[in-house]
Amino acid sequence: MSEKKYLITSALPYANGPLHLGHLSGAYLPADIYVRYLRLLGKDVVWVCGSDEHGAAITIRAKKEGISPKEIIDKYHELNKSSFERLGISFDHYHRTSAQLHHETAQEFFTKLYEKGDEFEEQSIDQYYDEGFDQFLADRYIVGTCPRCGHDEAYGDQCENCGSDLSPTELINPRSTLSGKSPVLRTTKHWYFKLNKHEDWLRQWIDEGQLDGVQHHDAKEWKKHVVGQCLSWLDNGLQPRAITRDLSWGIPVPVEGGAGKVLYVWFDAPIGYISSTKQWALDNGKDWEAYWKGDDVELIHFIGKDNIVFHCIVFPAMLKAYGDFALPKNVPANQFLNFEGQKFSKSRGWGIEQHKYLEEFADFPNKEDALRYTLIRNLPENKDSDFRWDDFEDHHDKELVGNLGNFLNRVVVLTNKYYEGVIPSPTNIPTDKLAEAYQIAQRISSEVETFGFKAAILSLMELSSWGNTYLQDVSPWKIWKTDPESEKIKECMFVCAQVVGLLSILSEPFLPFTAPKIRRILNLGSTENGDLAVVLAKAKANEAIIEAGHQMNKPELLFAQINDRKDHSRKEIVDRQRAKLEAILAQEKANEREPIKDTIQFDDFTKLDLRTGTITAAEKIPKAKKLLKLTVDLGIEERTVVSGIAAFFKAEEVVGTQVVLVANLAPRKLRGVESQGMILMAENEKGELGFVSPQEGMGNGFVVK
RNA sequence: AGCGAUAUAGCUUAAUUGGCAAAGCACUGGUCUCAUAAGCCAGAAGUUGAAAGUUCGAUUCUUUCUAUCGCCA
Repeated sequence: MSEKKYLITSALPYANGPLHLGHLSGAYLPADIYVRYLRLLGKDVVWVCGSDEHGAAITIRAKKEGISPKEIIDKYHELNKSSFERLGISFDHYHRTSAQLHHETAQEFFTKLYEKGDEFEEQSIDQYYDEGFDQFLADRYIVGTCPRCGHDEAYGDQCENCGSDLSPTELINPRSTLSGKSPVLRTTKHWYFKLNKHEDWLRQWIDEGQLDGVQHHDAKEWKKHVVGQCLSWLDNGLQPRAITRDLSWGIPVPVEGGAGKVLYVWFDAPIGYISSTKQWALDNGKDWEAYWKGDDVELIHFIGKDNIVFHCIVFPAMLKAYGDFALPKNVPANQFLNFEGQKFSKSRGWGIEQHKYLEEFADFPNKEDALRYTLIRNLPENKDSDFRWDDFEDHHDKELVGNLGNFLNRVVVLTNKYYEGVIPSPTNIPTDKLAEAYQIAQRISSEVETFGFKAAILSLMELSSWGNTYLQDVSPWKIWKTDPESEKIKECMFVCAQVVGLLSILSEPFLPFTAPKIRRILNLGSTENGDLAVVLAKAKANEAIIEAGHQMNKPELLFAQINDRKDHSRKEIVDRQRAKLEAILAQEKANEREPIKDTIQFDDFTKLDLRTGTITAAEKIPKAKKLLKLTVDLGIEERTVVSGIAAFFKAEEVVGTQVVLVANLAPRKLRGVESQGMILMAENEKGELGFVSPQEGMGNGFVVK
């Protein structure tokens, strides 16, 4: 058996918009950690991804914007590709499904299944067609009146009012969401992939990890939500799935009768993993099939939870139907990331996109790893999680600066101070201490291997925290005062050097921008593929990672605190993000104003006698939380007014304020004080009050009209 | 509506097959001075979403709810 080959895929992003942090933390950042780790171990690994560029959504958007589909995909392919690169997402190849190679690959795949004879079936169906837009309509693009509950905005597949499942032909008065017109029924023929045929082996494969009577993977290692959802699908029974569409944008159906039809985007997209691998192999003089076929292939799909059935049922069935292909060993699907407690929403502007982050944090030092760290710390591995700027600040300052950065700095400063930067050679190496640190390193390794990235990065912090505690326990600076030649200092600094050495390589998968800086400070040279295998072997044998006598460089800071007492620039960058969100919320609230009341006649208005006035005295009314007793000068007379503004204004603040008074309001006793009029106030969405005041200098007692 | 997953300290999360419910942050107190107002020590903090059941024993198993997200779409 040859060496194991790792083929890692990340969900192909749909090229009709920019990706946000939620996407990043779902399928790309975890994969990046895993792949970087495998590379460091010297494994034969290839990681492929690319833009998914077909489908009706892109053509519809193009039509609405009056540009070509190609303009859209070109724009977002480039944008997403470069954002990934700038955040250190280290794909081996980022392909695109509009590429000729992909078209050929997908067509060949389709043809092969077609020629097998019993994988596909043809069905003619009546489908709604939008004559204005010249295209068949997917169920979701048709709305009409629900035949069950009468709701008039029911979709072609479901009524969201009563929840019943519908088919488009059931809708009363159907209309196209594209043109708004009534669609017409047309008969069309499509090819269906007979998924139902594959039900039995899929169940055994998912439930027990057995494939063709052989143990393929350990089913218990798959995430619960992944297995659960697949079994639920299988329990409901699989149905043949349409894999073609009537569209002009996409991959032409390459068999007789396929004119004017394209492959359904969900059929063609996962084949993109294959074509991406092919392109990578061409560019690098490799054999793509070695990574897709054979017993020694370890295929892992990184995806979000919305893609589970496609990667665990549909695509495996396609691969098995084709023959020869390896099936995924695991599909560690992540759940979703929320943003400050709410779902990412492009239309609301809620959340932050990758390229926006890079733009807006341009002046933030080590912005890539600062972001990566918080996202990893908070990955939605088993349930939805939340990105918060408070966490971003805390994790950055407390963990990256205070723990990791600070420990490195302490070690480098002390080593430079005591030994001119040369790692000392103690007579006796404290192997028990080394073993403690090495144990944490081994744990990080096994956590990454089991896709526990959140646990792994916490263990990484535990390693530097262990170093901080150890340094504190020995306190070499105390010993130094009386005995600078002490063996204890040498031992301590030797052990600490090993710990920072570990950190310089173990941090690389998580913090690829920081790790090289640590290496440079330690004068270690950049890491090469396979280095981690050597380090872990040494750790296992309890040997030194950096030899005594090694010369390190001068100290340098890795991270700059956000909450810096002198330099507020980083805090301001983060605070701007918070302000943006508050503005969105305020705007949304503001849009929810009270409706305008019923129309009144002019005579109704003239019944009011509104007068300008000035508050000349104010006192709080005892035992009343909200009430102030005010004296208002109306020029011709003085009024006593009781006003419920004490929650917002102190008595002494309001004296001198110019106000408008309803002067002919019938007097009323409040808390035993007669109130002779009412001061006009405006109330905002938070229930806060503000005076409605005449322009400065307006005298008292004049009529407001 | 159905199915799946999730719900644990103020917050974010742990807890191998049922066996004393952990950790980080935040908070409180103490302490060190090598270090970026960093570090270290200690403390307080819980009706494990609700209710019932099985069990000597339930965060864990069963049932019924509730909430959130996803799938079906």
